[in-house]
Formats: sequence, structure tokens, C-alpha cells
Amino acid sequence: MCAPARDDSLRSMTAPTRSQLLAEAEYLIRRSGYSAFSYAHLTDKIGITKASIHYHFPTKQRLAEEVVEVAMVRFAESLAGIEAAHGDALARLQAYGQLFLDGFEEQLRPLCCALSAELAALPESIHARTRAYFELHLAWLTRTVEQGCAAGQLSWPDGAGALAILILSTLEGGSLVARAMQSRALALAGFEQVLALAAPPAGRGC
Amino acid sequence: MCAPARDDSLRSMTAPTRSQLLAEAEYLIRRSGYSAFSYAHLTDKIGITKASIHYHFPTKQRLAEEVVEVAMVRFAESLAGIEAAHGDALARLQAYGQLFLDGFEEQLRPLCCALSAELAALPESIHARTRAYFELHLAWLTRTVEQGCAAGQLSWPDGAGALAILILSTLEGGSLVARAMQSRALALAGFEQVLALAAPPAGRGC
DNA sequence: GAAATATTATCTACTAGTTGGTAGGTTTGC
DNA sequence: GCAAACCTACCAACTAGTAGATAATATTTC
Repeated sequence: MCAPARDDSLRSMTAPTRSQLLAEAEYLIRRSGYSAFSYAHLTDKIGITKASIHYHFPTKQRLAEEVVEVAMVRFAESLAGIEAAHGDALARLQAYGQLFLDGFEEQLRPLCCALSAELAALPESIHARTRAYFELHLAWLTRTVEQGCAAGQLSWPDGAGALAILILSTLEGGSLVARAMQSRALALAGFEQVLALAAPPAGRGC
Repeated sequence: MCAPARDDSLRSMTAPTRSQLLAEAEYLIRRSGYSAFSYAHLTDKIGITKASIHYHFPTKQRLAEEVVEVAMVRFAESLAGIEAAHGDALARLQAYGQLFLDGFEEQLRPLCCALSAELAALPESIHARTRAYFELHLAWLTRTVEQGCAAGQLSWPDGAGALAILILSTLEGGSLVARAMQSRALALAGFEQVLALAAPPAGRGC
């Protein structure tokens, strides 16, 4: 998903301070947004002073940039893991959808969902990275859907690109709605409807 | 949509101060979020001092509560207007989707999209209102889809409720993705895919 | 191997500016 | 005369960020 599995080892007391800071910052951004989190919140959790955080990350902006970069790398790894674990496109899409459930109990949104919602309050460098993150999603989705179409496993009237953007929209929106309604089931409800319609031989070519 | 047409008359210089404040606060929340906007931003636009804003709205929380309340009333009116203007369910859904384009050029998100994305940073009273806002969406969508099914105009395998949540998720998510990607077309792309599949006689009962 | 020198990671103490909010006085229009 | 709507002037808390000191640990030089 937008910000996959926040590995708890990254938050452990023994992990390098720098990694702890990145993990905690991501947690706070995904819970409350970039504007709402401060260095003071980080000191509470990590146990070093504000000044020491500035040693690792000169500015809040730079910290956030790195949070997105790390999340993107982690997401790319998740995708590689999905491809390694599942051969067919349908199973891969199903596993992709599961990524969006990560952190639901902790009231986390997908990272680029949280960022995109307050884009106007973000520095320009974060805009670019948010966009790149979404593009990574769409590129992988399009490629996977195409593969599913070629294998006769999926079909969609308006083509792979159209299904890819539908899947991404549905999952991002589902994350928002589900968290506001406090219903985990809602997060993937739309996505599963889409998959059910794309999977059987109901389409008119891809 | 989540926060329909921000009527520019509400922002006019001659409108009552209270209305101006509400309109400007909604604008700022939808652009940058609740955490990122401050009374200082309002003074810049409205031209009264911070203390005077507190005369109209004792706390930021109370101001935000009223923003959501006003938006909900306006949204209900939009729905009533749609029902008055369009007889059939399909046209009504199409008009509903258009609401989500409101404010796109000004980089606004739907109001409850913006709120839901930073829920953890919001006071409890806003949680409840955000949830109620989403419920209003879902109730109207479900009712409208049911009407379309009864008229033989729409059909959806898993029932009206399933299509309603899919439509809402897709539009909320589409708003986020489109704004991050700076592509107006993406905002409704997923929604139109869904409508195309629900409209023709492709379903297996509703 | 010992002494000199950097480097890393942290600290205390500070700055300048912003935040939401308050106290109390003044203007304006009925 | 009175109340609504506004003002100036403040407050305590918080914001991101800086300056400079201090240990501990490497790395170099003799």
C-alpha cells in the first residue's frame, strides 16, 4: 500500500537512533499528518532531546523527505515479495490490497494518503515524492493487470490502465472511509467488489 | 461531495463576518487540514483581529465543528437539488460525482476527506461529525442505487449497499490521487468505470 | 604503544516566531 | 442606554531551529 508494514523492529529500543526517528516520524505522519507532528513528539518516544534530532535531520522537511524515501523503498520490496510469493495476477492483486490494512488498528492511514490530504501545507519536495509514490503504485498495478489479462485471468472493458486507477482510488478512499467509520471491513469492501467483477469472464476484452 | 460548492458569495467582502469566517475556515481546512490552519490565517483574509474571531467562535474546535455542520447542511441541499433536477438514478449519481470536482483548481479536497486523513489530530467532536457526514453519503447513495435497481436502470451483483460503498471509496480516493497527480481527469476516472459497469444490463440481480 | 586529533552522538541553554486563548476597553448602530 | 462587534495588549505554551559544550570513540601521527 501507500506505506506498508511499519516493521516494529524499526521502533525497537535497540535500533539505531536514526532508524527509530524515521519509524516514529512515519507513524506520527500517518496518524496525524505532517503539520500535526513535531520534534517534541519524537523526543517523548525516542528519549533524546530536540537538539539531537536536529543532528540527525537538519530540518523537519528533510526528515519527512527521508520518511517518504524509506517508505517507497520498503513498498518496492513489498511488491517484489508479492511477486515472489504469488505467480498469478489475481493473487498478487489480492496481496496488494492487504497492504492497505497495515496499521489499521493503530489508526494509521497509508502514507501518501495522509500526505496527499494536506498537500497544500507541505513543502514542494514532498509534493514530488508523493506523486512519485502514486506513480509507482499505478505502474505496478497496470503491469499486473496487463499480465492478468494476457493470462485470461482478468478482463476489463476500458483496459488495464483504467482498472489500475480504479483499484488505487478505491483502496485509498476505502482507507479513509473505513478509518472514519471505525470499520475494518469497509477498507477493502470496494476493492473486493472490483476484483470480483474483473476476475470472472465478464469483460469485453482488455 | 464531501464538501460541495464553496459559494463565493460566502467569501464576499460584504457577507456577514461570521459567514466569511466559516467559509474561509472551510477553505483552509480543505486545502491544508485542521492542524495546519490557524486564526492568524483567517485574520489575513477577513481583516479582523484574532481576538475578534474569538468573539464569533470561542475556540478553534467550535469553529471547526460549525464548519462541518454548515457543510453537511449545504451537502443535504445539494442532494435535494440533484433529486429535483434529475428524475432517474443514473443521472443523479452522475451529478453526485460532479460534486467531487468542486474546488479542484483551488487544490481543495472534499471536507470529510481532509478531516478523515488527520483524524487522530482532531478533537472527538469532529470525529463524530465526520462519521455522520460519511453516513449521510452512504445513506443517500444506497437509496439512490436501490431506486435505480428497482427501475431496471442499475444492477449490481452484491446489492445496493456494496455499490454505494464502492462509489464513495472511489470518489474519495480519486480526489486524493487526482490532486497529488495534478490531473483533474483522474478524480472521476474510477467512478465512471464503476458507473459504466453498473448501468448496462451486465449485473446478476440487485 | 602513546599522544594528538577528529568524529559521532549527545547535552543544556537559547532564539525568534507562532499558537490558541483571555482581559478589558472602544466603537457603532438601533 | 445598550448590546453587538470590534479593538489593543497581553499570556503561557509550543514551534523549528541554533550555539556551544561534553563525553566517548575512532583515526591518525610520531
